[in-house]
Amino acid sequence: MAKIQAIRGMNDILPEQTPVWQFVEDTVRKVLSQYGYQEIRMPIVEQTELFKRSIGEVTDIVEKEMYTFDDRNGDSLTLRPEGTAGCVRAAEEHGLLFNQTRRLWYTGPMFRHERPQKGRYRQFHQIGVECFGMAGPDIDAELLVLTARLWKELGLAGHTRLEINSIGTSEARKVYRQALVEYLNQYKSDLDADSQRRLQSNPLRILDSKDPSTREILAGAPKLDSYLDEESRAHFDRLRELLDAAGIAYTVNPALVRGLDYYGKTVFEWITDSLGAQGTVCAGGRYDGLVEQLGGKPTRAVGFAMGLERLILLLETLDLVPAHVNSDADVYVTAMGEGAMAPALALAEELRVALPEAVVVSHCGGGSFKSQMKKADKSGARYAVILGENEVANGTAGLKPLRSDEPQRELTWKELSLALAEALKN
RNA sequence: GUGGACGUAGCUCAGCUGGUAGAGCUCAGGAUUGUGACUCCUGCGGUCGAGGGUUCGAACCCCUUCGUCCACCCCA
Repeated sequence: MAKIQAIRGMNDILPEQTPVWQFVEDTVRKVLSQYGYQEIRMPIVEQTELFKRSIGEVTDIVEKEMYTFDDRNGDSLTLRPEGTAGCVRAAEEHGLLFNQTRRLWYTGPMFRHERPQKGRYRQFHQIGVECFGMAGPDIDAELLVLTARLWKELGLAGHTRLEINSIGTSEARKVYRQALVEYLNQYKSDLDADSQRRLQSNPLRILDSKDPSTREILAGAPKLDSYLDEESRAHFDRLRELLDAAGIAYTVNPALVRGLDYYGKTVFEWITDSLGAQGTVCAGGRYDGLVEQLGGKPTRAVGFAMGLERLILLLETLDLVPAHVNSDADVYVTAMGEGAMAPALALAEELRVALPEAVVVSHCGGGSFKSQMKKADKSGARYAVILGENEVANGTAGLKPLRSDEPQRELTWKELSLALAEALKN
């Protein structure tokens, strides 16, 4: 009989890993709150129609990557493949967008049925940020300043680079798409197979094809840049000025085209070269049309999503996880002999009250004193507290430093709390 | 969906032209009646991913299947 195991591409995050996750999540949460962003929590499942209408019927995500199933009453439901659609739905449904500005964020798992590889999983985690009701490039710039700040806080500054582009309004894009297809059709047989296919499905994506002969043909192709509408151009120019003023380095990548249908005007990606093929660590853009498209009043919007797995992979690959990010104990309380068991539990509890920041682990599960000391060492604790029948009789406990050569001391319980409070300060 | 590499102990891996499975680490115990890390000794631990085939005999050869990884595609 086959062993039951996790679904392909859906990973367990084990205790070894969770401190890094918490570090990233806590850091992001702190920065977002500094900028005045509010958390919103949405369900993981939505009506299938929501994603079809927002992401685009003909995208790969909707066509072949969604986890879609029928509810018991026959409704078609889908595990969210991204967060923006649900966020817009929730905000609109509860009147959060009417005549006001909003800065929102959320985090959680997303689901796409893709072939897993490095940095790409079927259940993956994003932190998404969405801003509503602000038309100008200032909020675009704020989002990029915010992300740059995040890299700094995570220790990733200098390990990611920013690429930006403007893809204009959907009208401008439509005209350009036509021109591009017309041009490329002249060379159709010289294009690589994937690009020939994309000629039908998503011509703009041919722009970043890696195929050499396709690239050669693209050199003479019409440029999206020259098809931009006036407003988009002005918006983009102003955004660049704001980024320059803020000291955010970027490159304009004319081939940068986001895959989801709802984007327009500003699009951007933070990319690393240290993760192989899945180097996009954060990506987003403006989507002024989406709220209306989903049945709300016209509402300007811009946002981005970060892939947590990729960020964590990057921190680990570059060995940038700070040393303090671990689940090490501070104090390990041993109990020697049956008579010490109850006092040891009581002492540990006293220490937790006296040292609210410290991790105090009680030895449980028996074993020789030697093995208790081994476990104290393994726990990463800086101090072992030793409680045997002698100490219980004397009303004392032994305090043994595990990471230095200082001698072991025998202290009363009160002295022990004070000594540990002092010792754990730095 | 397509292509390539790889599945042997909890982990990292050896295992020759086919002869019936090993090391290091981890864990437990001991050398040291109540003191971890270093050293030494002992021990626990395997349907060799699964199923079938060839063979006197398969971890090794063949077929099928499942899984993992990387890349394409796509994307966070």
